[in-house]
Amino acid sequence: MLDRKFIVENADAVQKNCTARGVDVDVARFINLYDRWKQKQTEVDELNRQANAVSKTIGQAKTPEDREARKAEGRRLREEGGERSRELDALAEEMDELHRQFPNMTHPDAPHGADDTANRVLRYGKTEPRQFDFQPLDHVELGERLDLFDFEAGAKVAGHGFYFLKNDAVLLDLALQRYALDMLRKEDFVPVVTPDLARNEVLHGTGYMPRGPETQIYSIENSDLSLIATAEITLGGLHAQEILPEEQLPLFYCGISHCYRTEAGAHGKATRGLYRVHQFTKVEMFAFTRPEESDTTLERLCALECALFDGLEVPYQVVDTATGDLGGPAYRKYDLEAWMPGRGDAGEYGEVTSTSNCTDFQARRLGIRFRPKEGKGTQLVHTLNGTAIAVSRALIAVLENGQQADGSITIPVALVPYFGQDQIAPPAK
RNA sequence: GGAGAGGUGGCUGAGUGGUCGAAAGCGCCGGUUUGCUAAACCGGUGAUCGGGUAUUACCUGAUCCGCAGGUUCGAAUCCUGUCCUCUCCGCCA
Repeated sequence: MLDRKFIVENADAVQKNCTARGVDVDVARFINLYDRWKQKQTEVDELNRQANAVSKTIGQAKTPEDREARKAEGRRLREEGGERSRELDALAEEMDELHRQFPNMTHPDAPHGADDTANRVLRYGKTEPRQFDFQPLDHVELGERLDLFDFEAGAKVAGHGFYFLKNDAVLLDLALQRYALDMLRKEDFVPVVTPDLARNEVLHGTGYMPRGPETQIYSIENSDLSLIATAEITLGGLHAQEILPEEQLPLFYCGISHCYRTEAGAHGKATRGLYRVHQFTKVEMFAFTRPEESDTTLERLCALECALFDGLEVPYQVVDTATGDLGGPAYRKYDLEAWMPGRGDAGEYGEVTSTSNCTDFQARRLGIRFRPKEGKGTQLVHTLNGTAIAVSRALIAVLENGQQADGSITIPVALVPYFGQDQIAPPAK
């Protein structure tokens, strides 16, 4: 959420920003609502003030008649105030609904453009895409030959988009998690396993919409809980409604959770196999920082993602996300796209991680503040999130890039200690 | 799942209808004392939303004692619902 006053005082900049992000919000209407809300607030305050004043004099009434008269006056003022107050609530609700639609402001260096075709490539990973002297397979086919997945059983049990991991894929899944966790522990991230469900209130706070036609979220019937789409949700909620001591900042967490996404309306070749699934496991980074630290923290999270994928010997490119493709909460977002030799006709880049600086956009609704040593009052923290390892997609990258002519998979050196062996043996003939 | 207890400021913890935004302690900030540090002593110290005067300050109103309602002229205090925490019992991986 943006600050109300900020919107009112920077109407032009906010409107421009909405346009750049492809979000249709009427700033003028918001300002109008805000002015009317303020006016109504003043009316309610004044009626309450009068009623409070009357209440205080009741003890001083000299006669029973006088006392009753004052009580009646007080009752009248309270009723009037109650009515104004309901009008105030109605205005607040209307204003809030509009308020929620505003996206975050945007970093001035983010590329300008309507969609991902305007994304700007910033740099490439250490590993170059391999020249294969055979036709590389995609992970689905590799998995079939090596008996790593069972998509049919997944569909039978839970429907399309679900899967079983089998055999070495299970070990790889766990190895990838542990690999990421160990690297982040060395960087002083606090490791946590988060709940896989969260209250809808927490989802809203982090900018996710549990209900609605385009929702990505599975909600639990007869409750106000939803399955989380990412541990960003639970990690953001971890410190909700808290005032953190400044000396604790910045706080870094890495959280492991399952992630559930409805992926409504997404089908086709680009989403074959593990690429777009309803459930996967993810190690997520999350940071709470002072405002002045968030820009450099984003660079740090991105650098860690790069280090993780350099370690996996996976070729990738880092992309600076265009304004129209940022989503609501992000002020700036970097995606890491891994080279997947089996994807498309001759290999394609596919998104494997994403890191965002959400500035105070999430913190405002989640109520996460700190008390600055200098100056008075409290200030909102900045929040950032970044994927360390989304297992399903990392699995694709590791399998497809590590495949050999004999059908075996070479395991990246950094992963061997966690996986337990340096290859997945070729299929028995 | 059953029974009980409880949710109060940055923290601990008093407070059962008005003078309570809330005792006390801790912490924090300022000051006195001090060779330095500490101790001791004195003073200050909540959040949110408005309004006013105003060169970063002051004055003023409203709201807030888990959350949402209700009773009342008036609620931290009484009532209802709800969420959460703790203890005990049951069940269970």
